[in-house]
Amino acid sequence: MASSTGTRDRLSRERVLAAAVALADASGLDAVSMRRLAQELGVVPMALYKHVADKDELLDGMVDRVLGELSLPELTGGWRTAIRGRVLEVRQIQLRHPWLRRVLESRATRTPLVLGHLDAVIGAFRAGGFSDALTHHVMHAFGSRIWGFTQELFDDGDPASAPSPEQAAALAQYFPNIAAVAAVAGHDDDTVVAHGCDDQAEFEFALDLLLDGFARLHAAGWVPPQR
Amino acid sequence: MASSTGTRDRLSRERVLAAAVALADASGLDAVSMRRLAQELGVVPMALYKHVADKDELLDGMVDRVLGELSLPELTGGWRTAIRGRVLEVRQIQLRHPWLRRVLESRATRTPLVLGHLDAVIGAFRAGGFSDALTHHVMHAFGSRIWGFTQELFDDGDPASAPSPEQAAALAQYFPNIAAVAAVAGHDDDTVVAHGCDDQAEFEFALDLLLDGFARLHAAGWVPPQR
DNA sequence: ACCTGAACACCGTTCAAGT
DNA sequence: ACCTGAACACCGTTCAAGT
Repeated sequence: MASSTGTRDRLSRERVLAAAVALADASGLDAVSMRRLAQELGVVPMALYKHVADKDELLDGMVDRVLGELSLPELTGGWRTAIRGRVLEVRQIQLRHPWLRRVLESRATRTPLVLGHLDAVIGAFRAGGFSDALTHHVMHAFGSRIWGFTQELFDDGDPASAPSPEQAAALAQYFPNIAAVAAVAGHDDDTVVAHGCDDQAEFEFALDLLLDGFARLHAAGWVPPQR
Repeated sequence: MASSTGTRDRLSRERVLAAAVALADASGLDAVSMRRLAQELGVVPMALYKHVADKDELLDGMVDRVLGELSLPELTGGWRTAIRGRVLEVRQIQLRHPWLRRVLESRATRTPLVLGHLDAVIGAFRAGGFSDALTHHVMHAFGSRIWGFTQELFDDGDPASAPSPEQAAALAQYFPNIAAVAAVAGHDDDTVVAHGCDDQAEFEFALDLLLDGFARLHAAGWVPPQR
């Protein structure tokens, strides 16, 4: 009572970002508008602009806040162990904060912790003896998987989007290959069209396939093509 | 003159979609709002809703319109040639319509031509003797690269976003690995931080690395892990 | 120094009316 | 059948004012 008399908790960058992350976790990224966030904090929209320059800076701040859950780069165990572990660690963050994916995809985020993760992975390749040229190439081949997600081909992550039996039948008629391959998905909660495919095993399969390729090129002494 | 008296060209779904694609090509995806598009067509916003149900359907229509530039699946030359050629063909579309990437990424588009492309690639794997289980796995490993783009790690595609010398120096200090590897990028228009890396050679490198991995698993008679 | 109120220039979309 | 006008419920952000 005493402290609430006109002295409602002061706003701060920390409070704003924490509320934004909580709002995105609870209600999805689309719910994170400056106006809605302000309302959540019991404040007028313009009050936020004293703590973040604009909405882009808010999103950047949210990214760095959740990437702060990352541990420091491991220096033991060789490049492959280090990179594999680190990417799977980012994946855990991704699973806790599903909105992270869209934020990283939609904008060219270059915040300190984003650059820090890239630098750590690049550093692990170089420490493992990869040439700078090969490192550059494998980083491109790594692509967005360095952030712990694969592109969902059929599934938008919403269980409610599973097709109806009629839709599934129509799909099987016009796209027999999709239907056949989707049917073999080995997941417990599967429907006719693959759903929830981006599980841990699937992600690790793709990750290891890439890492195998990188190891092979490295072992073969890959050099950039002449021109 | 005569025909313009009260009989301005009738709107149609085709005209709406063509204008939307042209607007996105010319001014970027953010310029494509229902209101702006209507203005471009000399019509009131609500007139569009007779031809597309809502904005999502407009975006789907735009996707299918540009994917219509794809040729039919090749049936000669083996799975690898077929898939490689088809993905590089999608990449050409992507280069002509840079907004396509964001539309495919941001939404779970499942239009006929999107499904048709997936079905064609899956069909090529199966025709090449891949088991359904392996096909399912490699499709996930393929990820968004099946749409002809790689995630840009540093570059948002805007030449104006190249860092200033001060920024580059700061980056080199805090992120030495990024700076070292970015510096070796073999592109003509390079700056200190890699820019324009997603060129044809880089894309084909990543694509071939994946295809190599797929071929190796297939040749080794890969079977799903027991559990 | 920090928060507020009113306003500006936008969005997508509904609903009732015009021709 | 097709287009219009006005309105609703939102956006991000600027600017001048309050305390």
